[in-house]
Amino acid sequence: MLSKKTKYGIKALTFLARQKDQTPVAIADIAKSENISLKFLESILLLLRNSGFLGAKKGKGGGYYLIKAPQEINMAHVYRILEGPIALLPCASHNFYEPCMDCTDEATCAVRKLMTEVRDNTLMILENNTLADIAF
Amino acid sequence: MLSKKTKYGIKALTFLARQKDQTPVAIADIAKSENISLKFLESILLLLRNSGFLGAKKGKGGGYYLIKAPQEINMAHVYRILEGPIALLPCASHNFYEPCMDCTDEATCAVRKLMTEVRDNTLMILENNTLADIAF
DNA sequence: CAATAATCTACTATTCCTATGGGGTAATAG
DNA sequence: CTATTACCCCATAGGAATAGTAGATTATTG
Repeated sequence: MLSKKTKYGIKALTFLARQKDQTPVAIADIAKSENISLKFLESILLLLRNSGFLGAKKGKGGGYYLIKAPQEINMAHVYRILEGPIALLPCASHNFYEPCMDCTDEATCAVRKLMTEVRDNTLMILENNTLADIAF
Repeated sequence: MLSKKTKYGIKALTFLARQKDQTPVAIADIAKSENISLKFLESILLLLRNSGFLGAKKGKGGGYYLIKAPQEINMAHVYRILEGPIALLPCASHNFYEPCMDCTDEATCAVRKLMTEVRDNTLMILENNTLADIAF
């Protein structure tokens, strides 16, 4: 199951992508429009900014804005930042690989076999979708 | 991320599928071979039995055994019993559907759009895999 | 410069779920 | 009858997710 963090993060990105111009939008405006806890959203947007997706402007008239065009924002990248690994098992992950402690032989592990297949497919979908694809 | 419950459950099913004959196998034997906490595995096997995947026999020489042939066991079915919804969001699930409290319009929700696509694909993979496919 | 609006940072509380273990009961085989 | 094994109920440690509180910092506006 997707965490609310990821859900809210994608919703916020979508909201920003749908803006007419790319002038900063205050956190409070996004939170109100998307029904998200203000302080929770605050930390999420900060993460997205530190990850290079958003720019921020302080003071009056400030807020967050997209740095790149929605067509340039890869959802697999977003997912990894917000949610973490795409794979359902550490041993089936590329970017977050970890061996299982209980597994004696990775090569014959049926769970790993199945989850690797799921992972490959999910990754393909996320990589083929940009923010523009899902926002419009 | 997959819970250990699901991981262990599938491992146990695989172990049973790989047995030469279908005589009962004691929980302790499975737990030892797959490095699973005995008591935890106990509850998982009980669930799989109550869900119609396994049969059980008490007393000396007792244990668990597959009721159906591995070719007949659908991994999507197994996944739903052990892990729950296949969809990453309740609003993108068929069998466990629930609307989002924060969402004003499901039709234009970008997160739902993306997660529905992921769900459809994952479901297809799980449904096209039987226990026999991953065990052998 | 002063006031204001907004982001940033850190700490805390709570709730929920996962994973595991203890101990006892019921059935079955020899 | 006895040993073995599944079955059942309950307790709990630990961690993650979610959200709130308090305040510092920075930039803009007048």
